[in-house]
Amino acid sequence: MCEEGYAAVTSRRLGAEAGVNPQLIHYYFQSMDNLFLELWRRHTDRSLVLLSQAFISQSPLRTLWENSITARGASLAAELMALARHRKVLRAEIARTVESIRRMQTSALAGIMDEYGLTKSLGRPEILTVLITGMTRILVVEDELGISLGHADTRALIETWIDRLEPKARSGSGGPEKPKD
Amino acid sequence: MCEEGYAAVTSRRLGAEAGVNPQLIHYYFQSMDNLFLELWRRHTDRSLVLLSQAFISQSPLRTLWENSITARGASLAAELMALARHRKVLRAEIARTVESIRRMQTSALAGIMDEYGLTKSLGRPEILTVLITGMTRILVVEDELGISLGHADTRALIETWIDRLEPKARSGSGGPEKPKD
DNA sequence: GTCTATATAATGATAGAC
DNA sequence: GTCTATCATTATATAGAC
Repeated sequence: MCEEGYAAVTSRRLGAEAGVNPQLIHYYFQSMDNLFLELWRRHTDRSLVLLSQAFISQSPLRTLWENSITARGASLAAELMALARHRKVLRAEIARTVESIRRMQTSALAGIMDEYGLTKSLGRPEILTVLITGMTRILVVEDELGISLGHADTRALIETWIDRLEPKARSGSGGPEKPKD
Repeated sequence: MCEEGYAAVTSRRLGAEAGVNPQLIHYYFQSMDNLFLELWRRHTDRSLVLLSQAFISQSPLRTLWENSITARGASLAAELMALARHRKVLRAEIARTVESIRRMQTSALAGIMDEYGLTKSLGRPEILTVLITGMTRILVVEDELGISLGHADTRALIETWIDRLEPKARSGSGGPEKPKD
């Protein structure tokens, strides 16, 4: 799906890739609609795990950014949202869960923004959520299409901004020091 | 394409919508690959017109933002880029032209950023291009899926930011004044 | 240029043997 | 659960009449 787009995901193709008959796909998932729904649910489950991991880490903003920009999650989300335009059942479920997850991320970010003194310049915390989601999505999706103009600079700016808010612990001359936890 | 996704765009459907036989689509466009290529070219042509219009206006940043967020262009671009994952011929053309247009937009923005004193805070002008493209894309695409959480606040922040850089000419008590040009 | 007719391939899905 | 067989539908595309 991430490599060739949702249109390449067919029961026959999935069966071949899994080394089984395509009919087994229907045995387990009934319809393709349902298969894509299950895929979306698996994706959101993983997103929630990554989200909660980020907010118990010592650098929540950096972890959140690195998770979003590294994982194939942004790519998969983009593809499933494109597919949702074509499949009504996906559309409702996606709209619902995106808003739900965004609410959680927002309330988690609210505390961070207060702590970092960002509330004055950025305003409401949902803005930061939209900003992070939007920027990671365009960087990841364009990257996969072979578009890279401006990417390195944009990432550098954002990472500099994060570094200022969440300075990395500097290691001594004896090499990197692992913090006790 | 914008309403139901690229998978809904078939020669049969196009023929029906145009009130002609689907075979005529092949008469004019030969293959579907070529049809999508022509669509992409029409899209980029219009993008270039809007871009040049923005930069001769008195509020280039505002015009650029409003063009991007209003037109169905962002939606079409997103759909065609999703389709490009599935169609190799599109992929190369899209990667090439996106970078080309981005180069033009960047060099146009470079002058604006200097004038507005943004270079110090934002850095290189391509960053602003990526920022505008990314934010308009997520706002437009999510909007069409029925996702709106955080959108109003994000738009408000960006528009406030533009208003500060490009203050609107305040009209007198006699009503709006049209500037002579 | 627009139509009818048709070739060919791929899709989602079901029924039933084992 | 996994297979074979099969169906109805849809897709792109071409050939040829008018």
